[in-house]
Amino acid sequence: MPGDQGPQRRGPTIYDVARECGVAPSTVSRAFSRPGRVNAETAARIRAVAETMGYRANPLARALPTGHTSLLALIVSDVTNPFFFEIIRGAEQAAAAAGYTVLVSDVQESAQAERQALDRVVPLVEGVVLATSRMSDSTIRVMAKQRPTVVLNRVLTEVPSVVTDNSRGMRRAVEHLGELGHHTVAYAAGPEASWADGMRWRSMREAGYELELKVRRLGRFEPTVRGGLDAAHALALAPATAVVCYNDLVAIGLMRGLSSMGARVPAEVSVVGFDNIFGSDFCSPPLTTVAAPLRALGSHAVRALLRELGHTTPHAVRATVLPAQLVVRGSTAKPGRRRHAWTKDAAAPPEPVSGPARASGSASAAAATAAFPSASSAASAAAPARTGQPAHSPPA
Amino acid sequence: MPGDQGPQRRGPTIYDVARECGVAPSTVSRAFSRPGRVNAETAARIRAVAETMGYRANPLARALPTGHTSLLALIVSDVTNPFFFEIIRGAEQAAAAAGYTVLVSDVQESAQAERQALDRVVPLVEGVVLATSRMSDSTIRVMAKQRPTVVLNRVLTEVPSVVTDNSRGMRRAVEHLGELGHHTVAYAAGPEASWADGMRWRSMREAGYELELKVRRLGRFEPTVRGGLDAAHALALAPATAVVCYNDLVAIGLMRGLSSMGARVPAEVSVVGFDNIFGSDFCSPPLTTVAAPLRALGSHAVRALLRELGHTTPHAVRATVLPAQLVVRGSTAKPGRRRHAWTKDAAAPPEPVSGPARASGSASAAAATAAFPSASSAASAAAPARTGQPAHSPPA
DNA sequence: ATGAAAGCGCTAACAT
DNA sequence: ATGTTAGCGCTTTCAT
Repeated sequence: MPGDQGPQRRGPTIYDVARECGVAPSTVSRAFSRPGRVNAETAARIRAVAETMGYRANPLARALPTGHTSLLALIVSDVTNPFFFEIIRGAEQAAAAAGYTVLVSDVQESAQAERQALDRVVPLVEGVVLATSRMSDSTIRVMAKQRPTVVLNRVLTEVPSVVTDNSRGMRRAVEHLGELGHHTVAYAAGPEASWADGMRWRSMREAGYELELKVRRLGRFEPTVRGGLDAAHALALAPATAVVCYNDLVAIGLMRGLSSMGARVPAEVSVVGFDNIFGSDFCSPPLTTVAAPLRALGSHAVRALLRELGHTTPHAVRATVLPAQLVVRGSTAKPGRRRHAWTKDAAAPPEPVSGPARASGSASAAAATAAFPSASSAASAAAPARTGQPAHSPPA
Repeated sequence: MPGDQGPQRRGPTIYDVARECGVAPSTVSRAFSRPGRVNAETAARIRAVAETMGYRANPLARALPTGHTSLLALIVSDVTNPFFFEIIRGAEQAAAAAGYTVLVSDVQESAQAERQALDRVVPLVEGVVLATSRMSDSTIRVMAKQRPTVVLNRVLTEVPSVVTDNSRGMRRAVEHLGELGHHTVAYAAGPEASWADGMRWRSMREAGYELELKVRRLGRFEPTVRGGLDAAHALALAPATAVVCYNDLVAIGLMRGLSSMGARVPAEVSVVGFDNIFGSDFCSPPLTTVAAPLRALGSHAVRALLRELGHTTPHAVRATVLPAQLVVRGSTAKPGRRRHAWTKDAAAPPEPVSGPARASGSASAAAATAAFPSASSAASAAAPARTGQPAHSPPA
């Protein structure tokens, strides 16, 4: 029966308050949702009575006719990944400031579980922020048709986005390594589906070209500590004095792998991470990393979304680019002498790694040499860019 | 106007599907929410038509008459605290398995912001899991009156709870330290409002008494890395060869503080944490810690909550106690010789720390000596206890 | 097994 | 400024 208690403890409604006040229910409604459209005194009286009766507006009932749930969804690929912590925090803050609540939804598992989680959450919210690296562009576009959408860390035509300035960040990292005296730097790549990975690798090639450093790619590893461990093995096969990693998790795993193989960081290998996640400052050694403006990423994303909700008319889709910052800690240093023990390239003779290095030509299959001109020149976005076209055009 | 588009893109309703199928709307409704109460064939036809029309039930409309939102709230004191990561994950898993979605809500800031966040979330959900250490017991009881509630990491009469077996965990930690040869162990205390802190300190005193180790309390520190840094200074004033920390964050901070003061961990000081959060394995040295069953904590909490929702009749309130496990890593070792440089007790002469230690009597005000009998004997919960009365009676 | 109709609590025309 | 009334999309009696 409709009138049952249900799991929801039902309290007084506007009807109860109205009766108590001797006014019409609509007046009570207005007293709350449209103050000013009702006599100041009656409004005050209504509020007082409502207060003593313990009246609370039912958000469900309020949302049904209007579609205004005051809910936003933040879809992440893994709540457990520290990369998202500050993003979530930033998003919640911006949302709360606007009277919205964010529904954080985790869609890791299968594509099917993803679909299910989305189906459950999306109908409830007014808009969604997508922060899941491995979701396909087309799935994202489909989503964007159903609800106002903003995508994080990826640039898409048609869907507004908020991204870190990977290009400048990478540039800083490579400069730093160059200044320390490294001549060849490796990139421990992340998932192919990751837009950020593409940007980072590409930016690294550009930076390497301009700064005249040799650049090599290692791998494709899982974006986890585990993946970093794998990267350590790949590095043993194709040594380098410095490695920039797809993200901090990989960098941390790499450092651990390296140290368990007996290679000293940063004495023998310098390691740079990406993102500056929780934990990157207390790993050992503390990680030098390209800090993403995590909190800002989250808050800008919801602000962009809120803007989107406001727009009733079509308008320009834009990408917001937020500046990254190189945080230098203990995992990078001048290239040092290598105790050759930990490398495994039995074939190639040991070669001096400091000095005008020639990249080992006989590198493993996983490593690709790439030090050639690239189509576009270095990015030039203003550092504190809050919004505007991305400094770097997305890879077609 | 009620019929506008709103922010919500409205799709086909049961009325549309009904018309298309030549049946009544109520039949369509039944076809979905009460399969079996409708002819198998018509049901199939309805589903098919609905599918092609892209019909999706509106959860708001569904929830309004029934109060069944399929939403649960998980209130945490700080989404950013790694302690909650796996808890959230566990909760989401258990919820999803039951067709529920969890709304994670962060209520850090002010008590006022807390109230606001709660007001926004609670009316939407069918039940709530409270995982916020610093919320008062009375606030919790008030909450429990409004919605079915389960509280995490704290035992309350009247409200069902899920907790870690702090007692056994602490016991293991102290045993471990004792076996290594430590004679006096310090406890770096956490917030006074924390139920877990009370349990841990109390359990430590009991364990110390039974195992004949001296036990001292340091502090009350913020439950953060920052607090651990403070603990390092406190420890310099009142040295000990081993310290168990309120949680991993404090332990990590302590290790950092210690090492920046020139004290070696574990050579000079052994450090034990609590919880086994993300990061505790890659800090330096890797942290020995009492691992809380984080994931299980989350999933048991929602299962308990779901059970609560099922119960329509009053029933016994119970506490579920989940076993902790000592994870021995690199931060603990036999007590070694102390290079006295880092301690700061100018007053007291240096004393040998290994050997039948007498706790330094001239300890700082922050340190309290406590090695005396305690009222209750050691806990005796079965290790894999899934549920039942807590092994240790809650502090009145 | 299915249809008709009331109602969940609120908002928003449309009156007055 | 306030009252009247019709929905929002669904569930659920109550009939048939």
